[in-house]
Amino acid sequence: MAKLSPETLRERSDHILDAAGRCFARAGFHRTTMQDICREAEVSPGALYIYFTSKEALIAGICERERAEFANRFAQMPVGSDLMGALANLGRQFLEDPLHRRLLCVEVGIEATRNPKVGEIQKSVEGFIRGSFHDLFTKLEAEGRIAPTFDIDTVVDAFMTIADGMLWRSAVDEKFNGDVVLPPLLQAIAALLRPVADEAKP
Amino acid sequence: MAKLSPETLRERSDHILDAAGRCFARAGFHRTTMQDICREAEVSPGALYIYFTSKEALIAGICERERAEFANRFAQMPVGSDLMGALANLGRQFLEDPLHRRLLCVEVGIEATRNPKVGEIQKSVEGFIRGSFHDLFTKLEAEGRIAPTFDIDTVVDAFMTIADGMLWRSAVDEKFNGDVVLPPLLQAIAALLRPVADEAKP
DNA sequence: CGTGAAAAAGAACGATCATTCGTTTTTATT
DNA sequence: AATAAAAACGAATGATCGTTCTTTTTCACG
Repeated sequence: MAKLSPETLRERSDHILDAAGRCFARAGFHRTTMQDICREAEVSPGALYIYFTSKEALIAGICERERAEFANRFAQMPVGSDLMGALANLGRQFLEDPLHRRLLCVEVGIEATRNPKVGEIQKSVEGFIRGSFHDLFTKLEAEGRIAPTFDIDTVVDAFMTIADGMLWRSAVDEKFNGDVVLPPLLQAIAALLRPVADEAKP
Repeated sequence: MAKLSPETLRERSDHILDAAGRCFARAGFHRTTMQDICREAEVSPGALYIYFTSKEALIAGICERERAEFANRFAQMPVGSDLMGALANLGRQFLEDPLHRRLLCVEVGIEATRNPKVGEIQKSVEGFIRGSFHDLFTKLEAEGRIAPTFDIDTVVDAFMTIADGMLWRSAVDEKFNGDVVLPPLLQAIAALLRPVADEAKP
């Protein structure tokens, strides 16, 4: 006989995941203890283990959620008439959310190289993001709005390298200032995509 | 009464550091045990603790050594007549050394946000690298060999962001291929530095 | 060689951690 | 309200890890 409504169950599970996310970002996956997470979530070990069967499951849960949110944000990227403006907005959007989330992305990226389960999830995130940009750039090239020197696959590779660089630096360098690096990076990306002259305001 | 010559002492300490580096790159700082390192170095815990007083000291030792090697390579960067070619070589050089070293760089970068001692070392590495490029770009601008749109500080920031992106991706993405992304990234960097037309062969 | 101190070994210790389990509390249903 | 099962609690457990300590080995010097 079920006791808690599915919504409540989901709510508590999310609550624990939030707490775990904060702890993981603060100390890394392998230096946060289950007690840390219990304290942060104000929940007993016994309760925690009802929602997540192990620390591994908690890590995987965090990754899954990151994937969902990533996918969401990318999916609704406004592909307006001003490409570089849209990319600038997207970049700003990422740099605006809390440091702890960006640290978590980096943490997940590293964990993915060592934990097969996380690796799978990460690979699917990567695939989604890469696919989104690939489709976008392909469409833009077909429409004659960009004229890149390299083929789209290569352009996407380079673009994602620059984006990851920004993510990494924003998470790791305390002196990082998005307002300063974003303009030159957009200039560099523009050299990659080569938007055609009348792209800005058609 | 000293028993082992300073060279032997240094040799053994380096040997342990090598082993620790491999372990740390493989499993991360906090998932490698002292026993792992002992096994890899073929040394007993008792012996290890003669050379390094704690796991922390071992981590710090790894960072220090990374710093020294980084500094070395950057210091002897050939600033020939072909700037973009020199940068391409530098990039290739980094992508050529073993994955385990690049993973270690990433690991150190994250650890630096959480471990004050490592943070200090990392900050000094960063400062050195940034300084090297700042000096180089400043000189090149004064000589009229580059004409960047942004001021040198900003250009260095953006440049290092792209470089870090490459380091990160090369360490974390198993499908990463330096030969593919290097050319477009150099194109992007060229848009940042804007080398003057006759830079290539004067 | 013999010696004494440094170096290495590796079993053992104490602390910490993930996880479990017996008990108590909560809550949807009667 | 009464109840029965789910949910939560938190002390206990067993495993693991960093570190220490006692013993053995190695080695420069007499």
